[in-house]
Amino acid sequence: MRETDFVSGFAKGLKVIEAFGETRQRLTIAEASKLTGLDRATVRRSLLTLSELGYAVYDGKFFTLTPKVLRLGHAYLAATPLPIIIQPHLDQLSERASQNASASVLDGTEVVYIARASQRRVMSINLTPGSRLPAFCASMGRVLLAALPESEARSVLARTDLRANTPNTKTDPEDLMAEFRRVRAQGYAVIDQELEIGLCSIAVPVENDRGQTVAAINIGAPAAYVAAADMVERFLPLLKETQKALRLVLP
Amino acid sequence: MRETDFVSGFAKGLKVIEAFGETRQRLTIAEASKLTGLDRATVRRSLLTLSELGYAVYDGKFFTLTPKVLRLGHAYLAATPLPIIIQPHLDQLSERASQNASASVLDGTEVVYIARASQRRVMSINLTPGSRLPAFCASMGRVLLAALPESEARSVLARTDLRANTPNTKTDPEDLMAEFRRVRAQGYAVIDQELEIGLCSIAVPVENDRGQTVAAINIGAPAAYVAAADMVERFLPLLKETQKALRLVLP
DNA sequence: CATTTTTGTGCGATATATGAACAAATGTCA
DNA sequence: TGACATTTGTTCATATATCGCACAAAAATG
Repeated sequence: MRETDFVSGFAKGLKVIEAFGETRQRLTIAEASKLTGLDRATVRRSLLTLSELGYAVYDGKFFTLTPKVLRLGHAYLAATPLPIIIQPHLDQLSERASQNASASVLDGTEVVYIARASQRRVMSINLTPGSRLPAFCASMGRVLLAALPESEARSVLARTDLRANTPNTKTDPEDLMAEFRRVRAQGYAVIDQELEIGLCSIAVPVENDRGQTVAAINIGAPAAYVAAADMVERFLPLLKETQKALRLVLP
Repeated sequence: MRETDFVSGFAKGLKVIEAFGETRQRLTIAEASKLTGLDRATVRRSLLTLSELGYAVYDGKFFTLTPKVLRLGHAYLAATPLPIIIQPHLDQLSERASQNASASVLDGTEVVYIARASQRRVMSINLTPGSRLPAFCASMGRVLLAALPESEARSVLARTDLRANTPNTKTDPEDLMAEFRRVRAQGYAVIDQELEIGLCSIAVPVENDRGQTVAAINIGAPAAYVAAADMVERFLPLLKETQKALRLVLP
C-alpha cells in the first residue's frame, strides 16, 4: 500500500474511540491525548467530530461515548454470517447441556466472543458478544491457538502477557506449546479453573467443510457442579455433535 | 464548532464501517461507495486504512471486517458504568422471574440493548448488547419515549418508519402519543405481541436519584405462557423492586 | 495569588479529497 | 463466439483541508 492510501485522520480517530475502552466513562481532551499519544489539537478535532456525528457528547469539559458507537462494533456481528449461523446451534447445545455455551474467534492474543447462550450465571465477569479474554488460558483460546502453525502460536504467546489468573493458570510457554499439541491431537481443550476459580470449561474447534478452523465453541460449568475430569464424558459428545452440524453448514 | 474542527476523513471512515452493517459480510470498493455515497477513491482509502490497522482484511476484491471492530463498540459498554451496574440486578431479576430480562437506552428512534440476562429463548431474533429495535413498538421503547417531553417524542415518531411488525402493532402517531401518556401515568408499559407474534413484555424506567430516566428494563415472556393481562400482576412487583434498587445506586 | 495544567486558536507545512482519465475486468446481446 | 457497453480498481494533478506547533487564554490547583 502506498502512503497516500492511508487516511491518518481516520486512524487517529479510531484510536481515540478505543481510548474510552481503556479507562472509564468520561475523557477530557488532555486525558484522551495522553492515552492515545496524539497531539491535543488532533484529539480535540476527532472528539468534536464524534460529537458532531452523534457518537459522543461534550459538556464543555468531558466527552462521553453514546450508544451510537455500538453500531460500529455491531457492524461486524451483523455483517458476518458466522455468529448468525452459529447462534441457533449454540442455543440448542446450551439447552441440551443445561450449561452456558459460547462461540469465539481469535483476535491477536485474545479470544473475542461472537455469540453466547446462557443457562445460568457462573462467571464473575459478564461475557457478551465483543467481550475479550486472554487466549492462552481460555478453553476456546487453547483450541484456536492449537489450530495455528506452531511458529504463529509461539509468536502469539511471545506477545501475550502471561499472567496467572488463578493458582491453576499455566504460564510457561513450553508447557503451553505442549498443551497445544495435546489439544490438536485430541481435538478438544479442557480448562480447570485456570481463568477463574470455580469455573471449568471444554472447547472444540468449529471447522468448515475444508477443515479450516474458523471459530471455537465451548461449554462452561461450575467446578462444584461438574468436576474437570467429568467434563469430557458429559459434554464432549454434545460438542462434537454441534461441531459436526456446523461443518456441514459453514462455507 | 468551527468548520476546521471537523475531521471529514474520520467521519467518512466511520460511515464506511457502518456500511458493512447494512448489507452482509463482504463489500467491494464500488459497493461501499454506493452505500455511503462517497467517491470511490475516498472509500478505497478508508478501506485500505482499515485493513492496515487490522479492522478489515482485503483479498484484492472484497473487504471484510475483522473482530477487531468489536473493540470500537465495546468501548461504549466498557466506558459506561450503566451496563456494569445494571447487569447483576438484571441477573437477579431474570432468575426470580424465570424469564429473560433486558436493559436498554434510547438512540434516536431505536432502543439499543446494553445488557441482557436470559433464561429461555423466546424471540426469533437474537438480542445481544448492541442490538437495536424500533422504539415505538417495544416495551422499553415506550417507556423511554414516554419519559421524553411530548414534543420530542412526537419528533421521534415523525422520524420513525411506523411499520407494523404484527397485526397487533400500534402505528397511529396519535394512538402512540396517548399510549405514552398512559405509560407515564402508570409507570410501566406492556406490549402484547406488537413486535413479534407470541411475545409479550413489560418494562419500567430506570431512574437515577434525581428522577431522570437513564434507561429501561423489561421482562419478556411467551404469550402462550403468560397472558398479556397477567404480565402486570406477575412481573411488575419484581420490576419495581429492581427499579427501586437501581435508583439508589445510580449517580 | 502564584503556579501548574488544560483548553482554544492562528498559521505554515504537509497530507488528503476530488473528479477526471484510463486500463482491466466483467457483463450483455446479436 | 466476438464486439460493444458497463462496471471496477487505480492513478494523477491540484485545490483544499488537516496536522502539529507555538502561543494566549482560561481553569484548576495548592
